[in-house]
Amino acid sequence: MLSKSCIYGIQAAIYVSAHDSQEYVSINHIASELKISFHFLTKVLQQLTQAGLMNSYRGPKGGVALARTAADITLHDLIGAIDGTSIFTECLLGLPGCGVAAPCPAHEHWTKVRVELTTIARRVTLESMGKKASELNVRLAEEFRYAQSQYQPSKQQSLSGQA
Amino acid sequence: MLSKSCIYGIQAAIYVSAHDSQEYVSINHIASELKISFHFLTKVLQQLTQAGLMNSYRGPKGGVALARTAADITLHDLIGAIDGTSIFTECLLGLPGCGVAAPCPAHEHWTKVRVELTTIARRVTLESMGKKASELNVRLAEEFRYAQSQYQPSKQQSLSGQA
DNA sequence: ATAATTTAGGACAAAAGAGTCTGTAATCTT
DNA sequence: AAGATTACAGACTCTTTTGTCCTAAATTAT
Repeated sequence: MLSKSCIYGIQAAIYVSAHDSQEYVSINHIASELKISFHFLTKVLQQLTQAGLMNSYRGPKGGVALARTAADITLHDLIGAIDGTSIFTECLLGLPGCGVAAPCPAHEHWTKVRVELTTIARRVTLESMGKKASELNVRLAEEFRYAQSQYQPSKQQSLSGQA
Repeated sequence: MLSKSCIYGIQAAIYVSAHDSQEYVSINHIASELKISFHFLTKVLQQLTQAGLMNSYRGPKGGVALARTAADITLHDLIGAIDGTSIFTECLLGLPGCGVAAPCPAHEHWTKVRVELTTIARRVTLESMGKKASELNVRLAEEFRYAQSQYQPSKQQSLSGQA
């Protein structure tokens, strides 16, 4: 359904959105917390920064941060930035140009699923997922739960002087 | 979304269902008509026969045929036999055991999509897709349209004496 | 300035998916 | 019985995805 890269990217984005938006979160921290390969996650998050969904900063106290508010970044944005938008547009049988003019046998049925998928992906934001993640005892990754996390966001650091 | 194997399997199944159910269709014929690699399609169709969705027969006049009526084989059956059922059951983030007890942040949203997907996959049959394929000028594969097909099912052959 | 930290970027390795090829077994035709 | 046809099965190659590693560039801390 979604690639590993995409899943990692979504998990990381939720994790970042649940942190103090005034500070950068280091990729190393995210990776170890979510049990994802650091180097691999690095490349995934580069895709998100290159897509303009995140900002990154090098050096000590560096890391990544959301480029917009969590309410303004949707699942659709994240999936589109990593896996591309074909999942929202392609036909079931993968035929190029499948549409009303030249439909495949499953066209009309599949359209329903695709519309539902697209609608929900556009409606679900990092904020809504982040809320679920912190309100409930919800799992972000295989072993990681917010309620079990030892990580405490330290609020004394800020982005001041870093631009 | 779906693997190439799965897409080929669905296309081939639709093609077979549109033929005389009294005769076997050779894989070589399907492959060349649908522009799919013969050897690759062979393996895919083996999966369908091993799953009990098709019968196969060796030798001259051999090939594959639907094991049940076209109305009795669903998209869900085909996808399940080739790609497995994980697409109908897995959570968005791929977390094992994601459910009401231990939901992931996207759980409830994703459930809607999954239910819609499963419902439609169960409702769409080879018969309904086959009808669409023959009634309309519909595309089964990249270049293949039923209206353009030169293939004429010859009805003089039967399965008699072949079991 | 120097050292430490952290992202960026490329090269490379491993695993999985997709596709090819060769031979074997079953079945029909002659 | 011999030969042709067709599905079955395994080995092999190519490509994409996934994952690892190393170096460079940017930034902060000392």
